Parts: sequence; C-alpha cells; structure tokens
Amino acid sequence: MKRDMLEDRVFRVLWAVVDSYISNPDPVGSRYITRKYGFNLSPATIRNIMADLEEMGYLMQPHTSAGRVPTEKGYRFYVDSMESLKSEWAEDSLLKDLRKRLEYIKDDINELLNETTRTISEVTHYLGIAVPPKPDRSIFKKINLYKYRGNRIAAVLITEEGIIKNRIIELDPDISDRDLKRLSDYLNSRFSGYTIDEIRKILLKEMDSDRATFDRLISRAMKICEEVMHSGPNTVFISGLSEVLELPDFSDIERIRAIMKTIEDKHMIIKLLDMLSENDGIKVVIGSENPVTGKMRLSVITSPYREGDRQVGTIGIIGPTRMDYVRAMAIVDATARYISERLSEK
Amino acid sequence: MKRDMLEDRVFRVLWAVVDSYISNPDPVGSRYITRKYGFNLSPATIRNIMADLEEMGYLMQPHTSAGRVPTEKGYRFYVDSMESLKSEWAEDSLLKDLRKRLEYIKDDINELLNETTRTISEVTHYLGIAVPPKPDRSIFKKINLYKYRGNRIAAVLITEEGIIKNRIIELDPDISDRDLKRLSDYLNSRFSGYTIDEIRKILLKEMDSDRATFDRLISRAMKICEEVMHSGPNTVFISGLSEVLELPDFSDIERIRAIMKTIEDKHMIIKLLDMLSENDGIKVVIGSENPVTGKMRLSVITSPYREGDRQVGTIGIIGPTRMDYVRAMAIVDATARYISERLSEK
DNA sequence: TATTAGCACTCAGACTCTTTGAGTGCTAAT
DNA sequence: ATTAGCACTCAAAGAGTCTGAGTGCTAATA
Repeated sequence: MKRDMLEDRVFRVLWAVVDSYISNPDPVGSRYITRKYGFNLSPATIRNIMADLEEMGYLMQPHTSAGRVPTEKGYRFYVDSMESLKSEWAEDSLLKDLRKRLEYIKDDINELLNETTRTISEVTHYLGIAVPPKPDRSIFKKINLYKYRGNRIAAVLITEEGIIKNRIIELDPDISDRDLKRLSDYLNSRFSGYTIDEIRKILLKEMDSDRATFDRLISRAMKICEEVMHSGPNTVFISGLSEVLELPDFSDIERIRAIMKTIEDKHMIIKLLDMLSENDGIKVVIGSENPVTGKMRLSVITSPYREGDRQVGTIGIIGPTRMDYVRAMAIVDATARYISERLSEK
Repeated sequence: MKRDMLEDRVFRVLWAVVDSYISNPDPVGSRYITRKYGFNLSPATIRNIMADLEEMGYLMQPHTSAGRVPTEKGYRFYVDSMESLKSEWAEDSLLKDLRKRLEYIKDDINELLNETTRTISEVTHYLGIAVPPKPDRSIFKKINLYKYRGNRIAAVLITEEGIIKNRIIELDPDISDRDLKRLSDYLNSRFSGYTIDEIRKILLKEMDSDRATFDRLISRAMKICEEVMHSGPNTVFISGLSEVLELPDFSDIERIRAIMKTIEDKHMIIKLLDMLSENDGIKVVIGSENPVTGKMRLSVITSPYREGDRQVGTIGIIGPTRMDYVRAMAIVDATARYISERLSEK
C-alpha cells in the first residue's frame, strides 16, 4: 500500500516534468514543480524523487547545475500514460476548425492530402506529412491506350479507387490501330477486378512460361502494365518547413541541416511511414525508437487512413521529441478519421 | 584616351572585387587585390579606386575597418560584363556530366524536371527550380470520360504535347451511358486542335449566350472542361534545400526562415518565374531587382525551355546574391538546352 | 599630376575574467 | 519520511583587453 502510494507519486512527478518541459523548453527544477504542480512537498523531496527518476532513466540533466529534462524513456512513459485518456483528447473547437478547412477541397485525393499536410503543419507547428494511396492494392478497373506521336502510346489506367495513372510508353514502332484496340481489350478483359499487386504476380508467371516471349500481344501487354504500374515516383507530401523553424528546438543550424537532408530523401520518409502503418491506429515513435528519426531527436506520429474498409495511406506529423504529444495525437487522429470519411463517402 | 584607361582600370578593380568575393565570402581588402590580381599598383592606389567605386555605388563596407563587398549594382556590372563572354562559359566536362545524369531518365516530363532540379542543385549547391509546362497553350487532342462510382465521372484529357490531365468530376446524378458518349464525342469533335486557352475563351462566349444555359449537353461539357483544365495545382519543382544550407551565406537562422517561407509559397515562385520567362534567353535577377527575392539577398537565374518552337516552361536556380554567376548561368543555359532537346526530339 | 609610403585610427572577433542565479546534493534537524 | 540549510557547480551574460586586417589622409616621390 505504502509502496503503491510512493510509486504513484514518483510518476506524478515524472508526468509533471514532461508536461512542463513540453510547454516550455527550459530544464525543470524542483522548486518550479512544487509551486506549479502543487504537490504538498518541499523542493528537497522533489529533488530526491527526481534523482530516483534519473537513476531509472526517465530524466536527465543537461549539466550538473541545471534542472531535469525527460529522456526518450520519459516521453514514452508520458505518451503511454496519455493513451488511456484518449477520450479527453479532443479540443472540439480545434477539430471542427480542421474539418472546416478541409471541407472546401475538391475530391482530388492529392489536393486533399496536400492541403491536409498544410493544415496540420499550421495548427501544430510541426511538419505535416501524408503518403498517398499506393496503387499496389487498388483494383484495376480500366486501361485505355492512345496512339501518340509515332511509336509511342499513352496509357491511362483507372482503378476502382479513382487513382488515375498515366504514362507515355515507347512500343514497337509498327503497331496498328487494330492491334492497339486488341491490346486494350485484352488487358481490360483479362485483368479487370484484380488488384495491381495480383496483376503483377500474374505477369511474372506469364513471363516464366516461354509462350509469352512469342506472343506479341502478351509481351506488349506486359510491357505496358509494368510501365504504367511503376509509374509515378513515390511521393510524400510534406509541409511546414517554415513553421518548424520557428520552434526553439530548431535554433541550431546543424540540426536544421540534418533534418532537411532527411526530408529531402523522400524514399526514407516513405519507408519510415510504411513501417509504421502496418496495422491500424495511431502510432508514436520517439527519437531513436526508429533508426530514421534516430540521432535527430525527432518524433513521428502517424495514423493510417482508410478508403472503405481498406487502409490505403498514412498521414502524420514529424516534430522534435519535445513535442506536445497529446495535442498532436489528437490532431493526427482526427485528421485521419476525416480523410477516411471523405474517401469512403458514397 | 587617358580617361578611358582610367575607367578601364577602375572597372577591372571592381571586377576583381566581385570575383574574389564570389569565391570567398570575406570582404575584399586593397592589399589582397594587389597581390592576387597583380595590378602593378600599391594598395593605397587600390584604396583610392575602391573609394571611388564605393561612391559610385558599386561597393560597400560592412563596417569601417573591413574590406569591401559588392553591392547589387556591383554584381549587376559583373554579370553584364560576363554576358559578352558567353562563349567561354561552358566547362565541357561539367556539362557532359549533366547530360549523362539526365540521360537515363524516362520520357515522363515531370520526372525529368524533378531530376533536373536535383541535378542542378547538386552541381551548383544552390536551389534548383523548374516549372512544368502550363497546359494553357498546349493543344487539345482527346478527352475521355468514364463513369465512376455513382454520379461521378473520371475525365482524362490528353494534349498533343502528351500532358495528361485527369480529374474526377461530380455531374448530375442521372447521366446515362449514352449521354456520356454523346458528351465526349461532342467535346472531341468540337475542340480538337484548339489550344486550351482558346477553348477557355470559346467556353466563356458560350456561357454568355443564354442558349447554353438550356442546353444540358453544353453546360455539362463546359463544366467538365473547366474542371479538367484547372486541375492540378500549379506546381514547381524545387530541390537542394540541404545543399543550400551548407553555404556560408545561410548560416543565419533568420535568413533561412525567410527563405523557407518564400519557397513554401509555390504560387509566389511561379509568379516570379512567369515574370522572368516572358521572352527567350537566360535571365538573371539580382536581389531587390525583383520584389520576391527582395530583401532576402537572393538571386535568380532562369532560362525557358522549349518544346519544338514554343517555349513551355522554365528552369532555373535560386541562390544568394553572392553567387557564382558565371558557372550558374552556364549550367542553367546548358540544362535548358538539353531539356528542350529532349522534349523536341522526334 | 598620378602614385605611393607612412601613420594614426577603427572596429569585429577572439580571449579572458568575473558575476550572477538557478539548481543541485548532502547533512543534520524535525 | 520529510525538510531546512548550506556549500557547491556551472551556463550564460557582461566587461575589459588584445589583435590584426583594413581604412583614410597627408606628405613625399617619380
């Protein structure tokens, strides 16, 4: 009993330190805690507790005569302890605002996501990020081929989800209109209803059977599919560079550089987000919990969004580890929900 | 005669100051000039000349006991005096490299431009920028409409240039397949061969005549055209944020912030580049010569690229006013040529 | 008359030294 | 178990000094 009381108190102090540090980037001292968080204890006692917390790895001192600052472990505790209070996250007015801002955006998913990242970054002052749906798991609906300048053809692929991919492809020079028609008929009848992923697999099989090498129709079809499906560099939307630079956390030039470098390498970001979006729900990665954010003291909060019942992409936030996790999580959560709603409506 | 000699000498000193300052961001002193640029004059004389140049507005002193630094007027002189030496710009090896790097990129113009900005930024260490072709002046080739989820239709527009725009449009709910066919036939027969700009004008006229308001076919057609043509947010490709941060010119955080803000506002950049690309050839804007780069001590170098004989877009560089103009101009020039070549081949 | 040597002067930047104050850990008293 | 009290630490800010690169001016020189 006594034991429990103690522990509880210890963690309330930890919580207070994190809470204070999040809203103000100065190391937190014992006196400040007593005054502001009204434990009925003297600074000396708090000091003892803090020393314990430091030993346990939740806090650290930037230098001997300074207050304490949370370690990643400390943030982790804070975040985990918040998760149970999910219901209280929402700041209604804020979230309503959010929706309002996105409401007027047209149905184009890219525009929607782009504007989403902007909005997120504006309200949080962190980086807003969004990965658009990968076509891999979307369903082939129709492909159209047009002749285009000599030996090139333009291929337009439409999926059930409304993703439209297009690409100009160089084909053998002498393809006739009739061939083209046959080709697109073939593709449409053959693949309609499969996911892109499945189609890719089918194509691989076909390729193995040597029959394909002789059948021009199929080899052409394959080429087209390959090209169209791989087209479009994997993009991520990122906004808020200027926002993020306003944060006191990024007053160090070296740090800014490191971050820019990371951000410019979109592949890395995509990889990171992919890792996080494997299953449902909001996720928080704190600093070195993930190699990408690694040494840069960055945290990432993400949530997948759905189209119907399938999750197709991810949105999120990148910010310093000293981040207002509660607010950020609320915002990411609400935004992801809203996007899902938009994509799934009707 | 004597007069000319003098003037010539004065400007050779100016040239030397700019040249030196460009390769090394320290204010340039009189002694340094005599040693490094081998005028057969004493530092004292150079000092006199520099004082003259300062009075004429070509140079300035950061503080009394420092060397001189070029003003914008000074840079302008430098750039203008270089322009006549255009032929010597090319560093062959560099330009060949450039081409090699872009060669393997597929025919997709966006990918090409994106990679172009990357390459430029990497070799110059400044920001690489590119504006993709505006569809406004490209020629309508074909539009295809597909039914898509209830009352929406997917419209895909192909232009002669191979720009493919697509958009999902909400139309009256009860459109039949036959109507859709009629609609696309109408659009295709009516507008084929016109530029997007022209079509827009035609549409405006139609709108005036009240006949249109009653003819469903036309009003629908109009809606579709409007939506498709306006679709796609105007984008600019920008690369090299991390590169640019390595420059000594951007060791000041405030400056970085200002720049980020400018860059994030793509509309501004587009506006800027549009202003510059009105006619042919390479352009250099130095600092406050343009309101956008205004107080930020940034310079912009741009060159339009062509498709066939029409210029369709712009590529360029943004960097600090203390920029290696000659090299940068050479690179922009060569790159624009190369892009034009690629777009116009076949 | 144009150039230059010489000299006094200026000033940013680097360095050192000191002060300040917030915060700690430890010990002894409660 | 808690706390008051005290000695100690250390970053940050300020003051003073030194240095060196660079200037402008004047008087001597070619």
